[in-house]
Amino acid sequence: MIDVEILRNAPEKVEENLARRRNPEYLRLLVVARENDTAWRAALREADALRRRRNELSQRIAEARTAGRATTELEATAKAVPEELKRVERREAELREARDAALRRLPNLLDDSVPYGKDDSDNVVVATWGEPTPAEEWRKPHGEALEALGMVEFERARRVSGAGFYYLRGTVVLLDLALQRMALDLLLERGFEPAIPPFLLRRTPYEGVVDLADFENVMYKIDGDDLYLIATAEHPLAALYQGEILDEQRLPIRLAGLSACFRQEIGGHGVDQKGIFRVHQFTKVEQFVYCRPEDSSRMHEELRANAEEVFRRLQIPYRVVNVCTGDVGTIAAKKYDLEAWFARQQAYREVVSCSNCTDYQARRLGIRMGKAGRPGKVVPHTLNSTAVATSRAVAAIVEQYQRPDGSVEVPKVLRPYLGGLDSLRAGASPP
RNA sequence: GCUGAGGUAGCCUAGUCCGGUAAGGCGCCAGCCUUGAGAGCUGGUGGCGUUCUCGCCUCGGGAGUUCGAAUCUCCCCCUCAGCGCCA
Repeated sequence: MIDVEILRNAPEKVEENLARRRNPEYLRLLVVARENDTAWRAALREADALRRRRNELSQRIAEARTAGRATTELEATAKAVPEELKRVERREAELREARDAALRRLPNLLDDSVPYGKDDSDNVVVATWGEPTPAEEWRKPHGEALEALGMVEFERARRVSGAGFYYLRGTVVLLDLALQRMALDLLLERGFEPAIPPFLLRRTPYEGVVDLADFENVMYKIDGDDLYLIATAEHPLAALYQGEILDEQRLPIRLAGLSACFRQEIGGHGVDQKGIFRVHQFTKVEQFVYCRPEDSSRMHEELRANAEEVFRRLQIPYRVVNVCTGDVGTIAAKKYDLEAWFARQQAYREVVSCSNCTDYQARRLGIRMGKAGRPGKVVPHTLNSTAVATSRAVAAIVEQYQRPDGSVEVPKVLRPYLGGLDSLRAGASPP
């Protein structure tokens, strides 16, 4: 949620910023929010004046009673106040709700460095690492390669859970765990605290962290309970301090979340995305940071550097893009995607999303920073970034490290986590 | 799931039966004192609106009764404890 103060003090800046998103609806919402805010403030003043009058009158009645004087006349005067107050209060509440509803639907303000564009084809490459591996006849798509090794089951999973689910079997499970542990160890080296969050969240905290449309398109709801399966550890980690005041001295708070992630993600199942690239359930190690507003740009680069380091250690070529205005989404002020090279597809594909959400999530969640019981509190910034989503990382590894005989070499950095195992082979039982 | 007890400011607690406009402690901030620290003493402490230093709000949330609600009535939410079930 955007700070209403900015709307009041610099509406032209907000308008300019929103205009970059090329969605006239946002400009309309901005007008609605501003108009309702102005009207609300007038209504509030009116209601305050009435309450003042009511308080004064009842005070006088109380005093008269104590003094033993008659109060009938005073009471008659006082009786008129609550009726009018009720009317004004109703209007005040309506205006405030209208303002907040508009405000909640407005996206975050974009950072100046976000490139202008209509969709992901306009994202700007800001870094590349490694040489894209050349195409080879024998290279199979990762899903097929894993099936041939007997390490993934799609058909049986479809039968019991539906399309988009899978069983991992055999050594690839250990590879998956190795990726989690490797990413976690990297983050521990860099001062993160590991965290396993709840995998289900109530609606109220959830509304603080995602775009409202996500409830329809992305999240699974538990029937009969006010609970949603988390789409990423980012969500419970952001909600962790809901309604709290963070001690400034303790910032930044760096968390390394480990969780299963569940996504409905209606549509978008192209040929390239067969296998385990786009699925309803996967495991992810997530970086999450709470920091002071002035530190968030620097933290954003730090998170990006950590994510890059994961793929450097895996020796998988990648590039980083600065996600453009049309693709950045409503929550982030700025977003980098890290796209790994998929050797069979001969294409860079998204494996990491690294966002600076500034104060947008924290304000919605009622998180502030400063001294408890002291004035002058401000809203901290939150950031999140994938460290590794194992499904996509496994997919990238299988495409990159595949050999002509169908076996898959284990990246050197992961071997210590696999008892020294150097390749995935058909029929090879786990060590 | 059943039964019971609770939800008061950053935290802890009083007030609730019997309606009169949130008391106290801790913490924190400032000042005094001190070589310094601590202790002690004094004052302060949240949010919104105003910029007229004044008003309003804040007792889990909402509705109602009333001139007036933390307090009475109704609805809802959440937490804890015991029991039950359980990896």
